[in-house]
Amino acid sequence: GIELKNLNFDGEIASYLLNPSESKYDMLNLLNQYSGINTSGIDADDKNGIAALYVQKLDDIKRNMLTEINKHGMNELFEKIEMPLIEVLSSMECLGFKVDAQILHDIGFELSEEIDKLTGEIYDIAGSEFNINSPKQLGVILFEKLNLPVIKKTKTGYSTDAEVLEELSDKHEIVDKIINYRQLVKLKSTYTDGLISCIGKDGRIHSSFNQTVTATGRISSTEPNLQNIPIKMEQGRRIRKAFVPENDEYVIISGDYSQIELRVLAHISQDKSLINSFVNNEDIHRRTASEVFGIPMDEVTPLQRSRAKAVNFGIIYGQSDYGLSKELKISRKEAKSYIDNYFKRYSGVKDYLDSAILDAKDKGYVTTLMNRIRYIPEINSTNKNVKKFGERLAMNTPIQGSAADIIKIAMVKVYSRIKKEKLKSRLILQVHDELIVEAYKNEIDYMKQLIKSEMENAVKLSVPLVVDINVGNNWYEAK
DNA sequence: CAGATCACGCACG
DNA sequence: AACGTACGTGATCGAA
Repeated sequence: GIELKNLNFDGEIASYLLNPSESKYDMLNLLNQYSGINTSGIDADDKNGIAALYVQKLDDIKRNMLTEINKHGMNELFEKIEMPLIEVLSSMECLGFKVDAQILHDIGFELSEEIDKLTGEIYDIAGSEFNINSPKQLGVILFEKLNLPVIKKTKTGYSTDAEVLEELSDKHEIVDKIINYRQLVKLKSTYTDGLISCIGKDGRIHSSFNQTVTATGRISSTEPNLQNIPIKMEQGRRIRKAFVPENDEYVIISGDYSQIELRVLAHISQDKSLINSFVNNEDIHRRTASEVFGIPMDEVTPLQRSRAKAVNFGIIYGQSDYGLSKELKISRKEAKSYIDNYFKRYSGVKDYLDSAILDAKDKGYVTTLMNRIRYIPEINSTNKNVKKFGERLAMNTPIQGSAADIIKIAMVKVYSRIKKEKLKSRLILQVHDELIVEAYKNEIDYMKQLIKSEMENAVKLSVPLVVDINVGNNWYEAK
């Protein structure tokens, strides 16, 4: 029942665009940075006084911010994307996502039984009771009582993370049970119990979508986070069966971008081979394997394809040979040869990544497709690790940020068409490369087309954008 | 011995 | 040592 009107300037968002790495965009900060007045004498606790001064200086603040936004070519990003997105996110928050509490209770009950059983077995094997949830106590059991080899340490003691446990799994029968226990407890505490406690009186979960949190331009979701609901493992994926439409007049439609970050990389790097791959609609990881391993496409083995997939992901993150070797459990030398071969075959990508680092050094920041900026002060650090980190940020941010620009454009377009055409379907969630619509059954075919076309045509790149559409009676089925 | 904060571990793209 | 997030639990510090 709330309508947002006359949204044309938001100081928090303008300030976020001018520096997305700030942690706060409160009125005192904005006064300090953009009003031109000296704020050193202002009492930070005097909220009323600050608000009054902010309103008084709003014209100056607004003018100064818009001048800066203009200088960076972010007018369109601000006016046509971020400002209109406020209403879209607000609508998504108000609508929420209907959740079947019974399903979550059932899964939770099942998890409890398995957790209890595992707890007993772990105590038996360990020969004593301890808090399995405490990495400190677990470390004592594994590395002092059972004398398992220490794989790595944290700054406070033994590391017991999944990677360590996996390495220890054939050394002692307790380890697989710990791994399993961890997974089940995560599902129970965060997803069954956690989500149940968030269900509103209307039977729906109303997450908050924050527009000024991430340094890259993505949105984030809190209380609860609906952008990290399990999907990778079947056991967790079942949580998605609890995310349902309002009633049997609706279904869930999901539209997800296929390989959006690699497509963005192809576009901004203008690498001939990568563009060609996407234009010809090739299996991108198979093509990469073929190039990196120097073999025909049809001779690529599943192992080679999976390694090439890791190379493709690694490229986007600025991964080192060491990182890739660890990821693939291969020698550093072999990992280096993969990366070297990749850059020989995709030299446009290499040139682009180098130029991103130079940009960050020259200008102090990097930019996305829509001219979104992110300052990279780390790149000038005298600390080698910090500097390397800055270089990875410089390589990754334009890719991740441009993908964020694109899906935001799609969201504004999908939302405004639904509104203009008075459709009963509604946009309820975004998960970085995916939009989720609660669609009215009579509108299913129309909405599938609408979502696909608005997402695929959000921007025009040198490669096609491809969106996969799925429909189901819950989020699990819409895959 | 309250409640905030850190440390760890791990869910997603 | 591979980018971006959120959050639950235990441990720790040290309020009133």
